[in-house]
Amino acid sequence: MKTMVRADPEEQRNVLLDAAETVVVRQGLGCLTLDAVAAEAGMSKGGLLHHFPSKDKLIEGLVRRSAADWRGCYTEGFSQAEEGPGRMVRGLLNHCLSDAKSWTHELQRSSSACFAALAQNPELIAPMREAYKELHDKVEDDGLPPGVGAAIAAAIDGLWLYWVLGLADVNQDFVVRVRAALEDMLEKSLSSPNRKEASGDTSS
Amino acid sequence: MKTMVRADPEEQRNVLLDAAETVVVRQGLGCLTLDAVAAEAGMSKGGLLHHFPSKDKLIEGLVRRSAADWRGCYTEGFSQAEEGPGRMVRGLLNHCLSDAKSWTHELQRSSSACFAALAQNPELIAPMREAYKELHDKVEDDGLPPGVGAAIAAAIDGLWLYWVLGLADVNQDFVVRVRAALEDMLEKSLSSPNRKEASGDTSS
DNA sequence: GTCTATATCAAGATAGAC
DNA sequence: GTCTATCTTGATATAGAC
Repeated sequence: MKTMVRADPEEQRNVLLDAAETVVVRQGLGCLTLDAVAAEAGMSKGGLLHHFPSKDKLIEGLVRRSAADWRGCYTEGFSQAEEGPGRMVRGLLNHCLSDAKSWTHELQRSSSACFAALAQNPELIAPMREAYKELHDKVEDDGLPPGVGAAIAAAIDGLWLYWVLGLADVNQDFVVRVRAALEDMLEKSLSSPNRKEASGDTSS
Repeated sequence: MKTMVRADPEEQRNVLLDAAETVVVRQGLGCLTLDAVAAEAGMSKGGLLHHFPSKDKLIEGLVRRSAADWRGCYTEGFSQAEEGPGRMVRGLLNHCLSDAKSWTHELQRSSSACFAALAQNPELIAPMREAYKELHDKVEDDGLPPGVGAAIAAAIDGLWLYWVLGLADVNQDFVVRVRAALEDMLEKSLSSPNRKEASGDTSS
């Protein structure tokens, strides 16, 4: 009973990162202090600073985990989508704009990292930039006319922005309508090749 | 020579708001302190606090001005666009995705307000929410099939997000490609009515 | 590895002179 | 209306006990 159940140090880091996200979602970015995070995790500030020796390191951890999650998200979407042109974009639409599964408070948590980094030290966003670079490379190489994939990806992130800033009422109907319009756009860009193709095979 | 040239108090407020935006753009959100803003404006902290009695008020002013600018932006875009279905969306595309005119550092300044509000007090975003509500109402009532207008607006704001967070290389070619794809989407949604119409007259 | 106690400092805000 | 000086608080980070 000496070491309790807190075996894995990596697990403790995740608990603390969860606590940080919870603080941001519930109390706002301005309340993301070491005290608040420690309290939320049921730990002292000293304990927190053992795992993350500075606030910069804490937020770096937040961004790294969030970027990894995002990469996992669109990678899974890609693998679940049928082969053919527009696979990455179709994976995004299926996985990010599925009804009600996403757009929960889970999504709002993921916004904590980038905004916390923006407030603390903009350079800490770097891991998220890398994740997006990979995504946009996949979208560019998706066998779609130029701009179509990027437009759809941007629209999805625009919805995300609306949601986290409350700039629009992103309810389920709204998401469904936008998704239908984007899928229509994708479909037409494939069927009516009145624009030059980018790369990949579109004749299948 | 007693009153100097500082005649208009409203003008001084704008000078201070400019200074605040400059601080954010140049030094980051974390450096948006009353000291920094006062220094940037060439004024003392006491002087600053005479015009904006608290940091909340300062950021409220930032958001209000930014929301008014944004409203002016899309309103001007609307008035310059030709009549007919999709006028608001066409106005947005012309005015927000015009080559090189926008997407300058001027755009990055406008991002300061919302993010500063997010870090200080999320409720301060309210004026921007109102501006967006008006815009989205206009987009909904634009005579387009459901979802199309919202998708295009979201894509534009997604690009904005990419730009201010550095999540993509939003260069001129990129903007031109995305704009072309969105205009293609708009055009096809008008010409091939395989989806039910929303509202407004599309038969002109 | 986690705790308490504390040092250090910066930032928001006030008071009052000019 | 603008300044200087000061108060107060709260946040990061350190030191060292357990």
